[in-house]
Amino acid sequence: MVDRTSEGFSGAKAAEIVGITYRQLDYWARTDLVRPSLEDAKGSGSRRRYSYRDLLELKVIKSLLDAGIKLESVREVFSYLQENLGEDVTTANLVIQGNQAVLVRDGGELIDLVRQGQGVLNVLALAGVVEDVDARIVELRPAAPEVATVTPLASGH
Amino acid sequence: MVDRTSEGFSGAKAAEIVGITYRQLDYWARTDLVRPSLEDAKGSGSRRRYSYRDLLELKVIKSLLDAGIKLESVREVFSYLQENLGEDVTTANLVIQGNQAVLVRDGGELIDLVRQGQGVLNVLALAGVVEDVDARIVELRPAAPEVATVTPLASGH
DNA sequence: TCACGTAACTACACCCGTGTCACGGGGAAG
DNA sequence: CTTCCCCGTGACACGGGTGTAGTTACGTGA
Repeated sequence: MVDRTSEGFSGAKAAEIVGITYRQLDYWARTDLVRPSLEDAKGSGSRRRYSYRDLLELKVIKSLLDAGIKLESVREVFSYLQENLGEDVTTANLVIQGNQAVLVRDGGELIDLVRQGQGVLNVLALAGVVEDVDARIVELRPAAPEVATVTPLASGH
Repeated sequence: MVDRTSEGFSGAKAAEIVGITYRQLDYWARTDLVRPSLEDAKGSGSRRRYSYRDLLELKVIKSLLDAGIKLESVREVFSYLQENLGEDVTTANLVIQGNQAVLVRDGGELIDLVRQGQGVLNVLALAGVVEDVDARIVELRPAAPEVATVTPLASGH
């Protein structure tokens, strides 16, 4: 019964896990970038519920932002990813070229892309994304009832 | 003597060659992103003079912008590039990771980077940049002055 | 059922990068 | 030296993304 909370993740929790501000999460939801797939907001007072997969999407976006990519650009590309995210994600690299995206598994394939190289390639290893999200979820688990000694650091951000 | 104009490139010309607006060129110069190395502006009425290398820098930035990278992010990284641009540029790839940049020549090296893969890699083949700039310069050569019949098109872009 | 806390919502403000336009000063040609 | 035009400059506007604060209404626990 302790785990009832883990039928998905609240907005605040999701934001904390992927390392974004609530404002961003909210903005992205309203502007249709990433909506909580378990439960969308229906007016003031309601609560969003994010699935694990949602977290992955959010984290990918966060990673792209950290790399200095414009949100607008992320938007253009992201419909593709939403379709293809989820399978063997941990072995693939997301490669963005202009306003297109591809999942690349083979390293040589990547080199080919670079060689033909018009413009810039943005490469993101999805394995890292999954790892980070998983680690963060564990890290933020409410203190285990058995011990409950760990003083949570002031997670001030 | 015909070629006196080619002691560098005027602001307008530079912008046209690399495919940016004059406004952008101007803004970048004022905010210290890329200054014309031959002749900087000294007040109203003066004229900026860009070197060929300046054009390459401008074009790299343009490429990064086209890839959806924030100008702010370009700024953080660009000091590095300004030091290392110019040598064997045509064979190298510019790789940006976070706020660091590296020149990568070997493909395998690139794959290693991807594998260790924290965050996003932005990869830009510099050969393409050089090609584009060169081609564009030729393309925009003013009609031979001996004739001077060519009505300059309203170069409206 | 009721009250309280929390999260969604609204409104406002700010900064950055860019577009636009008017102005004016120098450079270059005659 | 004079004139014309190019281009640097200043001022203003605007949209996107985010921060902040106050308001509202839903969920949940008693």
